[in-house]
Amino acid sequence: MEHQSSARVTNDPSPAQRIATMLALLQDTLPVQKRLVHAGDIVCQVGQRFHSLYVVNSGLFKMVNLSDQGREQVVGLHFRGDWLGLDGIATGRYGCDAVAMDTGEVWVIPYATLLETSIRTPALLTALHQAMSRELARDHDSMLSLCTLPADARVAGFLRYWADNVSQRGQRCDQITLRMTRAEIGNYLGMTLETVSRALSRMARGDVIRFNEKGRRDIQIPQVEALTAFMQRAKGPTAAAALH
Amino acid sequence: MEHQSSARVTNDPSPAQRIATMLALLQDTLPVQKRLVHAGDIVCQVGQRFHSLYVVNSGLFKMVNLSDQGREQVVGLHFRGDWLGLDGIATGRYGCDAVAMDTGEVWVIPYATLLETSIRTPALLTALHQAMSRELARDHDSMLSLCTLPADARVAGFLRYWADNVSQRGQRCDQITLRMTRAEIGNYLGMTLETVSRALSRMARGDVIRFNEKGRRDIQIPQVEALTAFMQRAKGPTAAAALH
DNA sequence: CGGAGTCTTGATTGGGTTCAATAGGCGTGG
DNA sequence: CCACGCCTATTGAACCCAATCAAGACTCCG
Repeated sequence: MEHQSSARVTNDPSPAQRIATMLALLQDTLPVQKRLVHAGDIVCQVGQRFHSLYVVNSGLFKMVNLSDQGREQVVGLHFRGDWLGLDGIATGRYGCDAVAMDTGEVWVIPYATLLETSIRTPALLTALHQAMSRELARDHDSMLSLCTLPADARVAGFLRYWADNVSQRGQRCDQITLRMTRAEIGNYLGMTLETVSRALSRMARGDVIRFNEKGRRDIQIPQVEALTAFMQRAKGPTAAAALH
Repeated sequence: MEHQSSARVTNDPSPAQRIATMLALLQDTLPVQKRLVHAGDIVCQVGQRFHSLYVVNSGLFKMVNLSDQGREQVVGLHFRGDWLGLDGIATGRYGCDAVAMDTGEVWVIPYATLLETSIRTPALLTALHQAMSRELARDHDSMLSLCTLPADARVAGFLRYWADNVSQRGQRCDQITLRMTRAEIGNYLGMTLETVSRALSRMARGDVIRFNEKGRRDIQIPQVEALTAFMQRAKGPTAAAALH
């Protein structure tokens, strides 16, 4: 009796398919204003009044949380099809900076307009809810990594996450280009840039990854399974109290 | 508290007010089924088909993320007025276990029903969106803590978080009762139970908190500001690569 | 070329885990 | 009632992973 009842609560074509469909939907039903950005540009800023959500059409974005004492923390990375600014809905002000890490394009979606239009086109709501829900799940995975994995495994997990995102969007993933410095990666993963560097070196030494000549940001991943194996291997005795 | 104009997307009466209003709204517009739970009961389980969301009317709940290798991670705590099961919307299956940590009551909100009803009562959507958005912001704060604060400061931050939640819901917060073991707290904060214990002992020694005789889970907080001060003090040189 | 930013690698230190032992709270049953 | 076992919490001592400090090498660009 658990079979695929009434409305499609879930339909899962390929992720690439899902994203393309969603972007088409937005374009067809809303007057989307497009905004071109370059590396370093800030899409929306913490504290700013919340009016619009942003959907990534291309490029790569990081969400940066600023603590009261001025510490910055990268709390998320976003690719094509992701939504930005979601944490502004509750308080009426954005909770993070959204910073472009590369040339790209975001679509500006006024929240009020979205709500109005969604009465006629409920699929818009589904898209929004899925975006928020997916980000929640992703955040929970991040916490799991931060709390239970040692540094090497976290870095390996990060590469796999990146590769997954790239391949889900229909591109080859055996060859990825990190558009982040070691410092940014380290910040995101809760470790220092030196530790990131060492972890990558160890992986390269074990042939889990390969650096491209010229520029240590291009990384070949011969087989993604090797990354997973490396994670397990590195996952020895590490922190975080066990429950029960 | 920053006093602001009233006409806007978000209206913020006191948090207690907001929660009461939301619960009343749900009760008036939806056929809410109520479910009584006791400590240890599982409200919804990872992998289960997603149909309903749950709203906490009373009690305390933890969200537990199960990794593929069987490691469990507490990724969130939820009080009265919070929603459970939000991470199931995207995939059609719940992403976490929601476990009751005390006697309480949740209201079952079928997602499909919520969407239908929200056409007539848009405020329902606002409530849902705010709940999701608030959880996103909270998750980001957690990541900030996990990545940038040393153990002592994280524990202090946890107590302040708990006290804030309690006081926002209209109860006194100078006397809180943690309904979690040291192991659960440690798991949530990404450290071992011994470290939690030591941090609490240090705070007690500095008179930032006081243990109630009988049972080290009852904690007095003479002044919340002292907690904040303790956080700063403990926040010396700690991890997480700086950006720029 | 020179300088700034980035990355790698080594040596050392330290915060937090791990291991281990003790003590307190609480329910059960004699 | 106390004895017993179980769970939880505290505290100490030793160890270890990752941070810190410190060079040095590489890339890019004016």
